[in-house]
Amino acid sequence: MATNFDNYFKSAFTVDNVIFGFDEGDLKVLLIKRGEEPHIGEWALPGYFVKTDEDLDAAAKRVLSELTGLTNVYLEQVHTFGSVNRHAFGRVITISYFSLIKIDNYTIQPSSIALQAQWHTVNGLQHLAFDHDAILESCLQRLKWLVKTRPVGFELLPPKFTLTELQHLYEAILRCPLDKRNFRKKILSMNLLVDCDETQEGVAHRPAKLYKFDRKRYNKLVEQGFNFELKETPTKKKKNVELSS
Amino acid sequence: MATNFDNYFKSAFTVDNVIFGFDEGDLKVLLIKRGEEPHIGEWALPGYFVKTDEDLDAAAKRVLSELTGLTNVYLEQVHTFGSVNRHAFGRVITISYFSLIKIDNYTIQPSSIALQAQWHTVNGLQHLAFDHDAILESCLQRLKWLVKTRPVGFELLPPKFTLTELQHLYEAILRCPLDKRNFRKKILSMNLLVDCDETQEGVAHRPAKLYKFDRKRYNKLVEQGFNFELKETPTKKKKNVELSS
DNA sequence: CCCCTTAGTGCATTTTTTACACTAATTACC
DNA sequence: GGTAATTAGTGTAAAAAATGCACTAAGGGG
Repeated sequence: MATNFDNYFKSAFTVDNVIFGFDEGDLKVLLIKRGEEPHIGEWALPGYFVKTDEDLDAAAKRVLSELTGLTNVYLEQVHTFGSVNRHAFGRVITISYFSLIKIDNYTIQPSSIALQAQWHTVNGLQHLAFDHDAILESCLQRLKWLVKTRPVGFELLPPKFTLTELQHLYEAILRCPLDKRNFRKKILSMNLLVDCDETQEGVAHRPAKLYKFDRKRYNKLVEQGFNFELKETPTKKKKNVELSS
Repeated sequence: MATNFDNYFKSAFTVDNVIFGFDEGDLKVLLIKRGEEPHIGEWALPGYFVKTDEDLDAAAKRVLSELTGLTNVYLEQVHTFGSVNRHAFGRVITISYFSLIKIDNYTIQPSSIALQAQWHTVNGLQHLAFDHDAILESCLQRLKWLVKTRPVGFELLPPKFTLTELQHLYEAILRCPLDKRNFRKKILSMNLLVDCDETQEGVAHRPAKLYKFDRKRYNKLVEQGFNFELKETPTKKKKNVELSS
């Protein structure tokens, strides 16, 4: 078969980045209002064409850093979407990534392609451009799985946080209430948190202790076969989820 | 920014398919000896360019069916590999898929691109063409996760199978021994298997009962919130894994 | 000083997991 | 036809984990 391979080299690919943040008890996603055709003026995931001499991960990092100025964040490939007609300009497939960032850490710098960039609460979002609804949904599923399997929740919180904040984060991502005592028991039993010996300030109630995630300790435990694990337990009355080591 | 988008439309993409099978207690993968440049004559994963008017999943199905004649099999996208220099002909990214097939169900028809197609035991495999070592490895990880989370093991077994066969399948994929009694107890307690009221024939020992996977029942249970789940339990002496509902 | 709000803690019960060894059924071989 | 070889099939007790649940503690605000 003497195929003319040149016929195949007429496609393009983009990366689209689902950037998650957590604020005021809500899971948020960073969206842009597109400043370029196609879908100009519509809300969409931040993304752009991958350059010819650019690795995929690098492209995702570039999109993220142009928008947020952040470079050292959790970033992971999720899925590739490639329906024939998903892009008006030709055959364009997109590789989706999701990243987790600490929401007060950055200032958005809407890049050239964006008229505007803004955090949106994930819950009850409007329709997005392209097939970005599906992309977002798949990243949400991945996040849900990931927080049950790896200690990534901390990426969304400030370096020092309270157990209640952590619990609310899990509740927002897993979309179900957790029992306070059991949650604390489980998470503390993993020995991944360090007590900072500090307490919250400026709250009109008993201040909570602050904790840090101990990544070194986590890495050491993983070497020893430790497995961060959260188990979904369908409880009779309330829908519930618990951590399981 | 008045970008000339045409610059981006000079790439190609392929699909590569990690086809798993199970035979004689071993996990196998179907490889081809390439009949085309680049990497002609080397062992590689079956894959090909995605046509301009072809969806990604369709391309993966095509590659699979050209090679095996099978169409109705478990097929799932895994990861996209896109290092700049991974292909000698230009910028070519590849979307990897993995599929699970019943190994005696097919006859291989090495397609045009393949000089030869052959099952290889996954364990202790030689180096493969392109970045296919990494692709295979990521699919192995995915498979390992999947069998713990979904009842996909049955895709690799004949329609009627014994519990011991099923256990050996799990042991091969998870790479650890399982306790016979506990395995049986757990798997039977899920109520996903139907006793065929038949036994093995032609074996030189007590024949085992044959079971079928009851997909309808599984679908019904899932609707009711059932969660197929297998839990990795680091046991003291032997490395062990157990099922957990 | 009292009220409001959220932090923080323990235990008893149930469920799940684990570890473990013998009998049963069939074929092969003598 | 008997016996050896091989794999199938089964139960239980102990340990560990998960669950459900309600009160006291600490600080700020008025």
